[in-house]
Amino acid sequence: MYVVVAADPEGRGGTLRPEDGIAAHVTDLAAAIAGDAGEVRWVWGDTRRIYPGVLAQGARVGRCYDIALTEGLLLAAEGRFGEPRSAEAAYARAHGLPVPEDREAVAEGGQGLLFETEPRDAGFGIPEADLVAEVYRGQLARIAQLPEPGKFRLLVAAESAGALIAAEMGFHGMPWREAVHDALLTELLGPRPAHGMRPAKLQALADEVAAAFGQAVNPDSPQQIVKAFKAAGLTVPSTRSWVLKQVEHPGVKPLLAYKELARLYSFHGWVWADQWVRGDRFRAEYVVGGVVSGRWATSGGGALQIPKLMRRAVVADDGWTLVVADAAQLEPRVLAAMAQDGGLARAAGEIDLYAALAKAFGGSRDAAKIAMLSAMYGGTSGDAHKLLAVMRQRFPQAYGFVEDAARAGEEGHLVRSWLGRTSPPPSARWRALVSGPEGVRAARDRGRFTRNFVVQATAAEWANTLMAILRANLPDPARLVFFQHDEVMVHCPLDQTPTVRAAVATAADEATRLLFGDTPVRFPMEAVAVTCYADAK
DNA sequence: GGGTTTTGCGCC
DNA sequence: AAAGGGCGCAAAACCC
Repeated sequence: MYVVVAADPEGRGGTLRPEDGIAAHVTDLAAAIAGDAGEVRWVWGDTRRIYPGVLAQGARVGRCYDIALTEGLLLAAEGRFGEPRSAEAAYARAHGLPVPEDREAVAEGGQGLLFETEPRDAGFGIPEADLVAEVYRGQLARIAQLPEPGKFRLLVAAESAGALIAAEMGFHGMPWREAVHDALLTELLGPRPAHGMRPAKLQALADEVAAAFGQAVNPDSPQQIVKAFKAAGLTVPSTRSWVLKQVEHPGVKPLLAYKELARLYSFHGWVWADQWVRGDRFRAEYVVGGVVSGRWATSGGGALQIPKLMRRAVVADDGWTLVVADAAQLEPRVLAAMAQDGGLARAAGEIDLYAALAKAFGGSRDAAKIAMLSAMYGGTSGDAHKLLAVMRQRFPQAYGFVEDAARAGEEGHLVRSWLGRTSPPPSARWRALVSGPEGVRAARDRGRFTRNFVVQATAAEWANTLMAILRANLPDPARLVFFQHDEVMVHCPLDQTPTVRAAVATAADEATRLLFGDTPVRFPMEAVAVTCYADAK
């Protein structure tokens, strides 16, 4: 059963409208939703706008259908990339009315989304629930016109579940011990400095750098560093750390140490914690489908870039544990399953795919790994050519699959993931460039993008599907608290550990079956239970 | 002075 | 050894 939901802009109430029923206003939307026994798929315009309020009132949704996310997928599939995707915009397009721009949800320091100041009624003279219901029906009809509607419906379901999960992760937050984080920073940098001052250890390193060069140098300034090396008779093309590592000069060591610590200080230091951590919880803002490939992005807090070192601050509550699971070698397995390459699929039936491939590449696991990565990323340097020739000969289906994607991209065509996410079309700039002197380079650049798109986007689909299944199978009060491309974290009471680990394994199997049916490719998802995230690897 | 682009590097 | 896909973010660098 589908029920269409519209939330009142200012309060707890809203409108419910069964698929073929009459709209009814309710004064307590969360209570109405909580009364669902699990058979309802809630249809609404934008999870980010409605669900945080529902969560705040203690209710939880089983399944939803997110109009805006679906509209984005549909527009791309119809070759119309980047147009507004709100329910109002979809309605306007269908009726030939002026299309309102998307109003990006306004966020404030980890406190979730603020309500919009403008009224939701975009001037169409139709109640929101009716508008949503109409757009919903229209989307179902458009989906039915696609080449593979069944797969696309799965994509929509996984994407919508992702929106629920992202909101819940933001609501519950990932365990983050403020005291541990502060102690870690103090150990590495010295005590928290006064505003505008460098931490003691950073200042000491900066002084060392200046002393080594015999002049004042701002270690944060690439320009000044290059100049300082020049004055010392050394020419460096950039100040990237791998470049500096090859330079022999007493300033290099303190400079590299400075850069490493300065990054921790500015990205995940005290100021960051002030903004994003409260009550021993890190509340990030995830953007579901924020990457064109369908990967999640973040709009604040940098949740997808937490340095390994900082994971020491991620500690389960007393009596609870963190179940951390990541998919091993996800992308090559996805390629093997999509391309239906017999040889590669056989190797992908093993736990260590690269080891299983080693024999084909002269017995070297490293060579096998470089070959696979070069095929998926479009690598050309070093041994890549030689290894790709082996790949083409031994795994022709897999090789051909990514080559086809690359060629499509070079020719300006669109490519699609397994479930039907469509790559963006080439930009006007690209079209202009590709017929000019830099055309070959522009074409190859886009080829690398589309080559990777088909693999990365399908890997994201597998991960989203896994997470949707896992969420549905978790016992209460276990919660998904973190997700990073191919890795999930569940926070649960200690006694639920075996249940949660089993749920992860089941979800991986079910996701594989839902996407690829009866494939010999295995998708190992080993779950470990740890007290501290840093101990997970 | 303010807005935009570049640099460099963290994560997958 | 340093090439190849996707991001976000802070500070510097650049530009009006």
